[in-house]
Order: sequence, then C-alpha cells, then structure tokens
Amino acid sequence: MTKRKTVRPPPAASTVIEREGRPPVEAIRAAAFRQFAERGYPVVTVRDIMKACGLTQGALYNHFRSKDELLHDIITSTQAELERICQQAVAEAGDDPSAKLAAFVRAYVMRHCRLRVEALVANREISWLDANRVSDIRRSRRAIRDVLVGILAEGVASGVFSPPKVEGREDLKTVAMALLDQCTHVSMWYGPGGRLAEEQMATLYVEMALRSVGAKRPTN
Amino acid sequence: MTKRKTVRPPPAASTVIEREGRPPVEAIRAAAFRQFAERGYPVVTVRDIMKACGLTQGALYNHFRSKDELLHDIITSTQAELERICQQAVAEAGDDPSAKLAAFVRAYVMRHCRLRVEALVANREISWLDANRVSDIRRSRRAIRDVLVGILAEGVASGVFSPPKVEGREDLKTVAMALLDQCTHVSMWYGPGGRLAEEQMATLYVEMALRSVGAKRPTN
DNA sequence: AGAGCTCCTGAACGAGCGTTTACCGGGGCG
DNA sequence: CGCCCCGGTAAACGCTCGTTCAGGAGCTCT
Repeated sequence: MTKRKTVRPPPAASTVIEREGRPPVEAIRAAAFRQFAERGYPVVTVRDIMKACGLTQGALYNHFRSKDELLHDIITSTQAELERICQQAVAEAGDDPSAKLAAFVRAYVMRHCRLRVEALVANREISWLDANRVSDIRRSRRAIRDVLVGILAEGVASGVFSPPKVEGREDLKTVAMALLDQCTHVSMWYGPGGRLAEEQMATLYVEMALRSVGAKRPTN
Repeated sequence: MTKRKTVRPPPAASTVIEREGRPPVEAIRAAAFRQFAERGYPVVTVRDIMKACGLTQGALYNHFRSKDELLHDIITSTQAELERICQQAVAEAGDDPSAKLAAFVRAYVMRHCRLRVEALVANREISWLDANRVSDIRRSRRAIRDVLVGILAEGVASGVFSPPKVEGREDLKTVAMALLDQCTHVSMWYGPGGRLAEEQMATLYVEMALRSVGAKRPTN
C-alpha cells in the first residue's frame, strides 16, 4: 500500500451504464444514490458520479450548487416520502392501536426492503451535511418516532398494550427507538435475493413488534 | 460555501487535551477512536489525530504502518473483546435457553452502552478497510450472530421458545439479525446522561427479546 | 440567417490529503 | 566520552479533491 489508494475500490462496474433517456438531473440523482450507498459520500467523487451517467465533472454544477446540495436533495426527498408513507399507513389503519402499530411497522419495513438503497443513504450519510441542513431531517425522523410513540401511548391508555416496564414505569420513547432501530437496519443487510420476500419480512417484523409491546391478541 | 470546506466541522474542542502520561501508542488509539466516532474515518486526517495527542503527523508512522492499519487495529481489538464477552456471558448462564438469551442480550447491550464510542466505530467504519482486512471482522460478527442463532435453535428444540413463523416456518437467522440490529444501534443514540441507566437499558432490551421469541415465562 | 438560450466540455485552480524523507535531541551502554 | 538508536520534527512529494471558467455545440424563436 503506497500512496493514497487507501480506500476507494474501483467505482463498481456500473460506470457508464446509468441514464436511459432520463433527463440528466434524474440520472445524476440515481447515480449518486447508488454510489453513495455502495461506497459512502466522502469517498465518492463528483467525477465518479458524473462518469456514471456519461457526463463530465463540470456538468454537475448546472443542476446542483454543490456536492453537498446534491446529497441534501436526495436525502430530503427520500425522507419526506418515508414520513408521508408512515403517516398514511397509520391513518388508513382505523382506530385499533394494534392495527395501527401493525400498519406502521409493515409500511416501514416494506419501504426499507424495497428502497433499501435510498433508505441506506438517508440513514447513513446525514452526518456529512452541515448543521442547518441536517436539522430538518432530524426533525422528520423525530416526527416518525413520535407517530410511533403516539400509537404506543394510545395502546397503553386503552389497555391493549403492556410494554416492558423498567422499575415500574414504561419508557415509550426508548421502546419506540428500539423498534425503529430494528426495522431501519433491515436496509443494511436485506437483499432481494434473500430467503424472505419483502412481505414476509414485514409480517415477521410486525409480529415481533406486537409481541414486544405485549399487544393483546384478538384471536389466536 | 466556496472551496473544500464542505464537510469537516472544527476538530472538536478536544485538540491537545488527550494524553495524560499514557504511552503514545495508547494516546493515538484513544484519540483516533474519539475522532473516528465523532466525525467518521474518511474525514478525520492523520494531522487531526496526531494534533489531538500533541504530536506531529509523521510520528504516526513510528507506531502504525498506515492510517488504514490504525483503523484495523482499533476495530479488531474492540470486536474481539465483544465476541469474547458474548461467549463468556452465555457460557456462565447455565443451561436454560431463556437464561442464555437474557445473559447474551444483557451483556451485548451493556457493552454497547458503556463503550458506545468503540462500538460505534467498530460498527460504522468497517467499510473503509480493504477487503482482506474486513473479512475477519465480518467473520467475528457472524460468529456472534451464530451464538444467538444457536440459543434460539436450542430454545425452539426444547419448546421454551416459539418465535414468530412466516408461512409456517421459523427463520431464526432473520430473527437473530433483528434482535442484534436492535441492540447494536443503541450505540448510535444512547448517552450516559439519558433517562435510563445502562442496567435499565439492558433489562428493557432483555425483556423485549424474550417477548419477541415467545419465551415461556417460568413465574409471572 | 442570426441572436439567445440551455447544457456540456476540458482545462485549470488552490487546497488538503496520506506518506516519505532528512535531520536531530537525548538516554543507555561499551 | 563517543556511539547508537529510538522516537520525534518539519518540510517536502505526488496526487486527488471540489469547484470555476472560458469556450462551443445544438436548439428554438423571430
């Protein structure tokens, strides 16, 4: 190992293959997503991204003000859609807290299996954005967590959930974090060729979540 | 935002504060751990690390062959100890699968709360190492996962666990991954000033794990 | 036809990177 | 004392980074 080759494995075999008639902004977004997911924001260069969609480095700056803005752009769009999906799933689930929890976990896991690349980037690469850009993403994450906390609180209040207590009290925030961690990081290892299909993954995770919070089962 | 300042917030206020009589190799290790955890391997420079222990850049190469080897060194030592801790906890837990699972989760969570910086680095920064270095760490992770899978299989065989099934069959590997994800990522958000102490975190996570796998409770 | 766009190229810029190298002070030992 | 060598310094080296910029191809509109 001599000079500076340290990190940086070859830019995947994906070089020029992106871009199939898409408008260039979309091609750039897609190429950036894939490369950020595969190798990580700091080591992916502007040159890498643009080569992957058959353009040269300078062309990036016709569409984005900086590499930083590109990352912010693709993360926020993904994150906003995730938030929307979660809220919609809960809204459509009716009034039963168990149904709400199941719908939430199902939507969340399905999303993280299907769009695992986007989820991976949105979850792993935030830290590279500067402080003011990172804050609204954290806000969105908190919002999602609070939806979950709300469901748990509702279930506890109506007596259908009995989550584990620590020293006599529930800590719903911590339970929610644990459940979210579990579901989020599916995107780190799930592959479409895996033993379980997306729906099966969702079903499994829903079941584990219901058990974790001690949901009373209607029929069994 | 003009040139190249993109990422890289100031090197924390920790500049020269490391190193209190420690031998320099240990000071370097500690400084590297902290900075890698706070800002990520690729953006922490050799100059940053060495400044943090009051030395100059070149001195690193009296102790490590490269920045890469430094990362490998600190990760493998942490990972090896984690593996040891898990195996020991299980070995000391007796024969009951529930007790083994509880001991495993308790040890794993406690470790990830107490040494959260080290755990964070070991889990997040592997990808920067080159392929042959990364492989034995992945091996160690698989070993830990297999310990957990073994406990689950044992519990299923003896009828004390009834983990969720998907289409009639259990998938113990996926269940194990879910539990591990949950416990591992405590290190991403747990802080010693949090609402729950380490022991309380461990207790909560043990309870959730036992519920997830449907452990039959001895007394309740 | 020609003006005025949109979007691209390719070379350049300055800075920062990991690593190497020439040099040097000081403690242990013959 | 003279020697050596360990572990440090400071200045390079070669390279790559994100970003800028002058120029030009191809299009639409009048």
